[in-house]
Amino acid sequence: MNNNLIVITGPTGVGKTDLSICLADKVYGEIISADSRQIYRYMNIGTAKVEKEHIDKIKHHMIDIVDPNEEFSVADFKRMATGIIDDINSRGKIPLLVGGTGLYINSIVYDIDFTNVASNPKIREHYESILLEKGKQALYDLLIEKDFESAKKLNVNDTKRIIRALEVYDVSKIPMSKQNKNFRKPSTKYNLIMYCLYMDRIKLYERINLRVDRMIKEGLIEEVEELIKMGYKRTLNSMQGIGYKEIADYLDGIITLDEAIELIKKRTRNYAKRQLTWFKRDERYKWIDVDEFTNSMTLCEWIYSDIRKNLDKEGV
RNA sequence: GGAGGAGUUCCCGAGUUGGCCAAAGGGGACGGACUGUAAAUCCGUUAGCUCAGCUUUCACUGGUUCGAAUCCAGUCUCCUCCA
Repeated sequence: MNNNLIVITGPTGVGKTDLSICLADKVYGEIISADSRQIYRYMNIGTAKVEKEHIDKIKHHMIDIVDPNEEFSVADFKRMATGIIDDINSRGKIPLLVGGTGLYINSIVYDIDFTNVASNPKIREHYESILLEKGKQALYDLLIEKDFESAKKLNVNDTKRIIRALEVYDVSKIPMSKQNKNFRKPSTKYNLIMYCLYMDRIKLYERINLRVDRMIKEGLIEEVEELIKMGYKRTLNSMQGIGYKEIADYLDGIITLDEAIELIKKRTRNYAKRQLTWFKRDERYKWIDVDEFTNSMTLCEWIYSDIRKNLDKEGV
């Protein structure tokens, strides 16, 4: 059995989705979404989810798999996605991992072991309360005592990571810094063919701005209203996504609609930048300037032929 | 035409008993981190340079002074009020 895995990523708004559909069609592949927001049901417009007509044509995995109030973590992602990838390969088809969530992609393309220490709500609550009562420094001091190496790497203000490090230590008694030795070890499980799409920053930002305007026109506000009506609180992780929290603020009268829209645009731009930073670190990516192609068809054709050169066996 | 107020570094905006001001703070932008919340969370840079020092900045021109974003004079622009 072949073990091919095509990875397509890039900042939000570059056109990953369109390309992936075209490619999957040519290659007889199936798409595994690596997107931490599209996993949620009922969140379609704000997450720029693929249209239904495309889902009907090309098999998509890891989309609409949980309700907005369900917990979901990278570990879940890795477990599920790995199974799906293997299954696709075993059926002689080609898996395409497509999405912009860097950590999710890394969970697959690196040998990261997530099986050790699951999150533990009680321990987290315990440390949350310490944070609340005694402050950041006190929390950080605890980590210095328990896992000095990890503490050194973290900033006092990064309370989320500090709490996780404490949690790992308390549950396993092994410092996170030890457990995660050589964590950036590339996975050798797959024949990886990795692409990162990009374009001129100014153009990307323009596209992002336009896309946000379009989301509003297509009914993002109504979508958020609907979610709230369904009982999904804005404190939920799913509701913290860009576009959702701002519209919720607008609906609560905290900010105006214009302010909400501008905020969504800005945060999406910032997010795109963070994504780029993330992908830059992995040298296996082949970077594709989408503007070098006259249209999405020629882009798709080019990558298709490039993929054929690198596939295990004759794959297609 | 007359009276008053304002003009600060990419933007907003502090700073006017003259020195501790390349100039607070915020925003934006840029760079970076990232192992079970990751569209999250966090860090750094943001006048220039041959960078522990030097050079050019606080509308413009000139002046006072050892020294000015801060004081004075004139000019330009904007705002409010009176004609």
